[in-house]
Amino acid sequence: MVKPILVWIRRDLRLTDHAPLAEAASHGAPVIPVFIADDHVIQLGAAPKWRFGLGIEAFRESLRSIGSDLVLRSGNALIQMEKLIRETGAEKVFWQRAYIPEQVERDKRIKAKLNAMGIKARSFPGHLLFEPWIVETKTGGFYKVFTPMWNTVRDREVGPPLPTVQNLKAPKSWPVSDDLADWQLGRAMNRGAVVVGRHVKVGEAAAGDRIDRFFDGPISKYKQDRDFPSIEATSRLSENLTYGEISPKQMWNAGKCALQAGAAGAETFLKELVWREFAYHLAWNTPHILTRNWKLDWDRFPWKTDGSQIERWQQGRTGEPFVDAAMRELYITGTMHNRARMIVASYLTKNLLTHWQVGQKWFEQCLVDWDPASNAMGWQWAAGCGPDAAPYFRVFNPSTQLEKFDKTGAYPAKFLAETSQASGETAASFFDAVPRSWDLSPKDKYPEPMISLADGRARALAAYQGQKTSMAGNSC
DNA sequence: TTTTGAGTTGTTCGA
DNA sequence: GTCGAACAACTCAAA
Repeated sequence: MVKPILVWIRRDLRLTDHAPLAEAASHGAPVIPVFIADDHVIQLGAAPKWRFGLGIEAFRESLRSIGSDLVLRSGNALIQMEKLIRETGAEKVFWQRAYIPEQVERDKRIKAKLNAMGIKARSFPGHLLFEPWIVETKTGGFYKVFTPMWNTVRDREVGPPLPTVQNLKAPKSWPVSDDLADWQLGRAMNRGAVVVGRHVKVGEAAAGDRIDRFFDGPISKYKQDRDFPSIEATSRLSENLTYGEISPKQMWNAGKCALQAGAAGAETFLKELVWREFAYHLAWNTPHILTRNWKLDWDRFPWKTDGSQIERWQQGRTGEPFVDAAMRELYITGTMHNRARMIVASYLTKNLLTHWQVGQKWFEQCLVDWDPASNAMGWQWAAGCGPDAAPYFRVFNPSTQLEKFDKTGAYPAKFLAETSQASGETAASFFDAVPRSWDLSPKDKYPEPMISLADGRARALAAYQGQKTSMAGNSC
């Protein structure tokens, strides 16, 4: 009997364009797909952890539909892997590469250890379009500005996605598996799971529906419509992409086809995929982007990290309808429109002078499409301390933004129950999702703006002015 | 080596 | 109401 191959499943919950599974299937050996809930899973924020659980469940069903299964284990990944190797007699372990520094370290250690045991451990690409080490500036560095990176990679060959794995040879007997329910991945969601659960679309088939729908229509108007939060103009695929229910390569190829067919928004869509690459390449090259100011000079900036204003921002009670609608959208649906993300980030870091990490952590708890690299880069970009960041004087005015991008007020009307025009089920569901301790009711009076936008802006500009002076003063 | 041009997403003010 | 300038100066990428 040929020895089985273990395929370590991580953020790659799909059967199409899955290099490790495809490779394993081609060997003619039994294949044992394994998911290990190690610290990287257990320490996820509430929403992504819960959503990951739903994805794992769906993926297990897909595997079962082709005669395979998914073995669940929890604890230290190396220890679990060694156990599985002993139990199954496997001689090979395949997985799809990760790029977050801690995970890279973990994988390196495990690969070295397994190879030393005579086990063939092999990692495959698939999470990114371009491996970080193959994208370089002409002088051999990595890109710190988006546009030159885009110009470098836009015409590169990516290749077609791998075909869907149709069947996987099952082992003679399956190793024991944890019960997914015992992991309680959704526990921290509390009441939120029911509400957010109405808005997620889980699994590879759902991702396929989304990409079909998007490329059937919205793609042609993506460039102009994607800035308007009340228009269904985006693909919404970030939720699936982050768990690997669709691969970036599948999305890239769809975008390239649309480009050839002359779809106006195709280039903008492809650019968004490269923004994700940009974030991962930065995390690869400068890991501190995940945990501290990318521009180290900013360590002296006097950001606040606590205060009642932060709670009101989280609750969507700032008195700025655009900000509040966005924060409600986040809590109700587990996602937030891209333009809204910029606005709430600018408001928190500039108008309220709050540390970007406060926002980063809140998003990490609430976003079902949470991605460590994109989230960190996005917040640092908004705050001004990141790569290719917004200049300090670029303070979004939520009220002007509303006028520009949501003239009719449809966005607050959908998500803000306290305002008179809103009465829908979606807006009301916020109060079923939030902690009871917040003590909020749809009958509450909608608050006055908690700060004056003009004052907030002036204060931000002054502080950023001070930052500049302090950096200059400390430069020697 | 030096130089040059450019850089996701904005706002406000005054002509 | 529309439009251009000012808001600053710095870093990056490439020639």
